[in-house]
Amino acid sequence: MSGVLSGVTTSVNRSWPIKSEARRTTGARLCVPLAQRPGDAGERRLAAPWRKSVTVKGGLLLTTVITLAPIVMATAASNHYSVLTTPSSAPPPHSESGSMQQAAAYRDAHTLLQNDYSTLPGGGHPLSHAHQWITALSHGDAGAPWPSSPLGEQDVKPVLHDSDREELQNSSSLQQQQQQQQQQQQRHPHPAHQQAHHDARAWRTSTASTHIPGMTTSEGQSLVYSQSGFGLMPGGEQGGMHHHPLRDEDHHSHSPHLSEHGGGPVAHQQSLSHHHQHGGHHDQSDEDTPTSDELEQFAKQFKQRRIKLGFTQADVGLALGTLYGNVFSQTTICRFEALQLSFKNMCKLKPLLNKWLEEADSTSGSPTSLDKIAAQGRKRKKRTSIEVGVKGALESHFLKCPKPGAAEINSLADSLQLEKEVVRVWFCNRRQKEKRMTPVGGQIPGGEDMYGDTPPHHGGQTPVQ
DNA sequence: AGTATGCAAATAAGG
DNA sequence: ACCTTATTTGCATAC
Repeated sequence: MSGVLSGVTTSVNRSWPIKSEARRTTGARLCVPLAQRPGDAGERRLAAPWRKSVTVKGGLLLTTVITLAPIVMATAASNHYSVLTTPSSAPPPHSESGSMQQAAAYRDAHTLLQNDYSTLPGGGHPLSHAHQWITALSHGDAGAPWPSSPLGEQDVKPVLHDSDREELQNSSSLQQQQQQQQQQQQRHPHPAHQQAHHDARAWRTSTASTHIPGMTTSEGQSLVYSQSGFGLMPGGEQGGMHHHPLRDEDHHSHSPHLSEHGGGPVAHQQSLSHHHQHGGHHDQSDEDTPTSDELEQFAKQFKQRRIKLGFTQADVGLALGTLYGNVFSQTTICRFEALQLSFKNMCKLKPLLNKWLEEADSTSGSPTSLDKIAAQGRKRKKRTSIEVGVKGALESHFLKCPKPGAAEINSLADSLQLEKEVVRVWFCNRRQKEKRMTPVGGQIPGGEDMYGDTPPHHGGQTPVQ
C-alpha cells in the first residue's frame, strides 16, 4: 500500500470533513436554468451566462484539440509528498510589511502547498499526508464514507469566528481606505490587462450602462463601485452571521444563506440587473443576493485590487482556505473574476472574496489573516487523477457493464487500486456523460446507447462540443 | 510565472 | 446504500 497507488493520484488532502450524510434537504432543487444546461458539465463557461441576453461571442475559443492525451503523464501530482516537508514553509510572517510583500510571502507558502493544499506547514503531521483518505477507504468503519481522520477533527473547524468579527470591525474603517484607493486607481489605469477582454460582457450587455456611460473604454472602467460592491458586508452575510460555535461542523458559517438555500436567488436574479448602481443605496446587496451588476462590479474591482495588492489568483484561493477553511483553486478564482461561474456560485463566493479583500487591505500584519493558515481544512476531497491506463480499464468495463453493482465496483476498485468511492463516482459520471452525448432518442455517432435504461428523454442536452 | 480553459472528479439534492 | 441529475470545483495544460 504505501507504494504507489498505481493509477491514481490523489493527493493528499488531509482531512476534508466530508459530511456525507449531510444531505439535508433544502427544499427545492434549484435548477439554474440559464446558467447552464444540464447536460454539459463543463463548458458553459461563458462569462456570466446568467446575465441575460448576451451574444455568445465566446464561441470561437475552444475546439482546440488537446486531446492528444499523453499517455504517460497522467499525473503530475504525484510528487507532492515531498513538499510538505519543508520546514520553512511555516506560515508567512506577515506581520507588517506592505501588502506587496505580504503577497510575496503568501506566495511562498503557497508554492509549497501548491499541489497539496492541505499540507500544513506547521505541525504537519508527518503522515497526515496522503494516505489519509486514501487509506481511509479501506476502512469502512465509521459509517461515514470517509472517516474524519484523527486530524480531521481538529482542523476541520475553521475557526475564525472571533477574528471574523474583528475583521469586520476593522474592515469598516478600512473601507474608507479602500475607497480611497480605488479612487486612485481610477486615476491610473494601470495595465489592467485583461480586464477587458474576457468577455464578461456576455451577460453584461445591457449593462454597459452600468459603467460610466460616457466612457467605457479600456480601463477607464468605472470604478464606480457601488459601495455595494465591497461594502456589502456589514449588514449582510458576514456581518450578522450567526456564528454558532463550531458545532455544525462543516459549515462555516459564511455565506450560508445564499449558497445553500439559495435556490431562490438564482431564479429571479437575473431579472435584476438593471439597477442603477451608483445611486447610492442599494441595500440589497447586503442582504440578499447581489444583483448581477453588483457582481460584475465586484468581480472587476476585486481583480483590480488583487492585482494591486500583488496577489495572484492562486494566492487568493489559498488564502480563502486559511480564512474559511475552504481552499479554492486558482481556477475558481479566475473564473470568478471572469464571471464564468453560475450566478449562484458567484453569490456564494462573493462574500468570501470580499472578506479576503478586506483582510488583504487591512493587512497591517494583523494576525488575523495569514495566521490562520493553520486553520486549513479542506472541505472538498482532492480531485483524484486517474491514470490513462486505469481510465482505459474503467472504460472497457463500462462498455460491458455501465452499471456495475457494488460487488463489482469493489473488485474493480480493488484491482485498479482505486477507492471504491472513486470507482462508483466514476461510473456515475460516466453514465452522465453517456447521456449527455446521446441525443435523446437515438444513438449518436460514436456513441453506444448501451444501457437500456435510458432516460426518458431530457430536453435535449446538447452535446456541446 | 500568472492566467485561462477543457474535461471530469466530487458534491448536492431529491428519489 | 446507491442512483440520477445538476452543479461546483480543480487538475492538467495551453496560452
